[in-house]
Amino acid sequence: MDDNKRILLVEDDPNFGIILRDFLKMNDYDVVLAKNGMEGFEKFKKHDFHICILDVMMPYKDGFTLAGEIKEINQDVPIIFLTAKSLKEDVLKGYKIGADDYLKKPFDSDVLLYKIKAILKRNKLSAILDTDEHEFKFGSFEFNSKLRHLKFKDNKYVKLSPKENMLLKMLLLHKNDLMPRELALTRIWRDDNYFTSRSMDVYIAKLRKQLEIDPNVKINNIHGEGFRLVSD
Amino acid sequence: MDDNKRILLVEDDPNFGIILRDFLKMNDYDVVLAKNGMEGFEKFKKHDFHICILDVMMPYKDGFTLAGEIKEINQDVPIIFLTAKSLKEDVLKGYKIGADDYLKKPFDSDVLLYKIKAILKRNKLSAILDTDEHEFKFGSFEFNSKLRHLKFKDNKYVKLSPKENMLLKMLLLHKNDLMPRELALTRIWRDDNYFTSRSMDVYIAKLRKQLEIDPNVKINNIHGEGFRLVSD
DNA sequence: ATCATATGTTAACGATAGGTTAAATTAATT
DNA sequence: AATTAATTTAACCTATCGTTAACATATGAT
Repeated sequence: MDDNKRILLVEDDPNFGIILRDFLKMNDYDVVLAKNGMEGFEKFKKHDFHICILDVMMPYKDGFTLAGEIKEINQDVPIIFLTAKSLKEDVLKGYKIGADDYLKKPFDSDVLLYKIKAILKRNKLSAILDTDEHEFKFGSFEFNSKLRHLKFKDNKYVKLSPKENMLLKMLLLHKNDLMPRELALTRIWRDDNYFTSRSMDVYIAKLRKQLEIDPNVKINNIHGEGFRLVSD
Repeated sequence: MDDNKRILLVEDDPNFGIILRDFLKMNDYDVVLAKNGMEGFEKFKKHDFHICILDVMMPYKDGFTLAGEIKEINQDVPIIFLTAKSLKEDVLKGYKIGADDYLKKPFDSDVLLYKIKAILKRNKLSAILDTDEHEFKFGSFEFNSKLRHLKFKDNKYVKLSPKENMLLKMLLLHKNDLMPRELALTRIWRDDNYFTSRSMDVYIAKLRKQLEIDPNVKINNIHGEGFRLVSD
């Protein structure tokens, strides 16, 4: 029914809070405004939110503390911190808690909108990655990442190994876009060093061999950055 | 939201400071004027500013020192220095601290306005680029700085190296305006000496070669100052 | 005009990342 | 325990990248 994304906004400055709330509402978000950490936490428990925007500096309960409590209930809600000071320790602290992004006050309202959109998009990706959605079509291939089956047109399917499978899936989640090296290494190999990196290159070669039947599908390297699977 | 951008102006000459403040106010900026470094820092801590304009030569606390303190609190506030002498060491020192631009006294007030606008626009762009799409259009080119792809009309894209990529991006953030040599050197090469400077010239030549297909796009040198990419 | 300095340009080199195959190792099955 | 599958490591090769050298030209100061 209501496909608007729901935002929890916690901001202690009432003027700024209301202005920001109205601005977000104008842009088709459903916004619940809380004016301190306590109230923010209560409202978070009552509703489901797609994203939380928290001011860092608030009396009684600061944004970091609130974020910690929120993450205890739901690890996956993306959080954007609003911060006047952008001290390095603060940024680090925020990322440890699980911040998805930072915005230094004063910020441009368009930038906030962009960041919200980017985060929601990103989150959709990782939701797919964690749950199912294991059927992919690309070029003339059909790929089932649950069964680890890769099929070209009417050929019989080929069975992929677990690592081949995860890597292909990761590439497809970033289809036509950069899949950063470091992402695959931390997510699939759970370590980022010279050897895991070379291992990954070996798997890229294996996948390329599987995909070479289809001239419209390519895995391109972006030197120093990662790989990119291109297909129509 | 609140449309007016807020400027912190720190200038020890009271006459000039007031004139400049009123001029900026007439141009729809909210200006807070401080008459020395100490006062400037206090006011910076109290309010959120979109941009700081600092006189370099002030008694007790000079503009550089103040800039350093400001950057410790908020690394991302753009800073414009006003300077009578424009010694090379001073310019370098400023860029290392994180200056966004320089203005030699006496200066044309319209130039200052133009620079303020350019900086705000640039800052907004790069904030967006941190998360979202990295797409630029100029002349008949399309440039994707995330994939490091440069495309001319319907041609196949050309791959850019990391340094080519960063340099082109920096030129585009200053499109039709001066991109100071020292800025690219401190930000991209992270060092400013004879060799890095020559290296940069080599990369300018490489970019020129890539861009020569389009007669409407040029990278011009401004002797002793830097480069300017002109288009449209 | 002269000179020092800044810039334009090309080529070559060394360093590092990536492509690929095969052998070695480890894990999974039987 | 034996066999097979999966993954890692090694080895060798190619591509890419950035720096530096070398030489040419342009610019601005004197």
